[in-house]
Amino acid sequence: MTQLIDRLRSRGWRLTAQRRVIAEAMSGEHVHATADEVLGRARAALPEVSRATVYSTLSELVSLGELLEITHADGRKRYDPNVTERHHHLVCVDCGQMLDVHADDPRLSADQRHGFEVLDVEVTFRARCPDCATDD
Amino acid sequence: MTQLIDRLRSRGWRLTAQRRVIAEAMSGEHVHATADEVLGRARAALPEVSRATVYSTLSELVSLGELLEITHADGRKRYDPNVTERHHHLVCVDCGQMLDVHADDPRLSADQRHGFEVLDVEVTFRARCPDCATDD
DNA sequence: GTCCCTGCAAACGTTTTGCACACAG
DNA sequence: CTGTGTGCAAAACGTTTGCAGGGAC
Repeated sequence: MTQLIDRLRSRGWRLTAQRRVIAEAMSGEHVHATADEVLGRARAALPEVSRATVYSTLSELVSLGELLEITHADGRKRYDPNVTERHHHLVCVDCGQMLDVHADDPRLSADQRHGFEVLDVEVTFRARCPDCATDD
Repeated sequence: MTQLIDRLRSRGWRLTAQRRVIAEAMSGEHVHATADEVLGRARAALPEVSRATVYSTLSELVSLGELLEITHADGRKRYDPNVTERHHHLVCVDCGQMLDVHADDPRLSADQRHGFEVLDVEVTFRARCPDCATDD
């Protein structure tokens, strides 16, 4: 929301109408939009937004640490504005609905680490949501 | 290896030269090949293998439960022949090297589950491998 | 006024598809 | 023989890039 905009402005981010509606499209809980969905939401607020701008703005926000990029089996990237709380994802294999879940991150023991320096963990619970479980 | 071929034949799988070399390209520990890498390995053994056949064979093996499909940030699908042991992945963010790690899968408590039926868990540890840590 | 963001369209890499032909069963 | 796997090429899909023009600071 506005917090994000303010934070970006104070970091010297050049604020344009397009960037503002793109940032606004990414606010809220349990938002995990694809680039195309962001484009749709941004254009609903401001028709003159191009696909290229959405892509460049999203990847810049990822570089700035304001968005997380998550990639799952469908091959499309999704963007998650929740960068402050460490969390995992619960995704329905039928409808694709995705929720954030707050769980302790699994740790690797020294011998499981194979000498790697672990930076972070991406955990996805593949599941079936209540709606999809009933209408099979 | 041969086990996979035998298993497929006994399940009524039509065995062709192309399918055999593709299945053979997927055997071993810590194999996480992309479709293109599989094509290269298959063609090393049998030049008359087409890209389309590799893709259709790989996705059929995934449907049969003989391969796991894993997708990470680079957007390319990778295929993992280790379907018998529950495991996670340790991937180097610099060179892309990927190792299997055997860890207990994290469980979700009832209130974290949001009514979803959890089918399986995909865990990826983003890390830096020893080689990439030294030559920075 | 300067620099960087923007839109358009074309290029890109990966995956999928349509269609004859070939071959395993 | 029959059904299905195969190769080729083209299309589909999400994403990236090049470039001229425009707007934020």
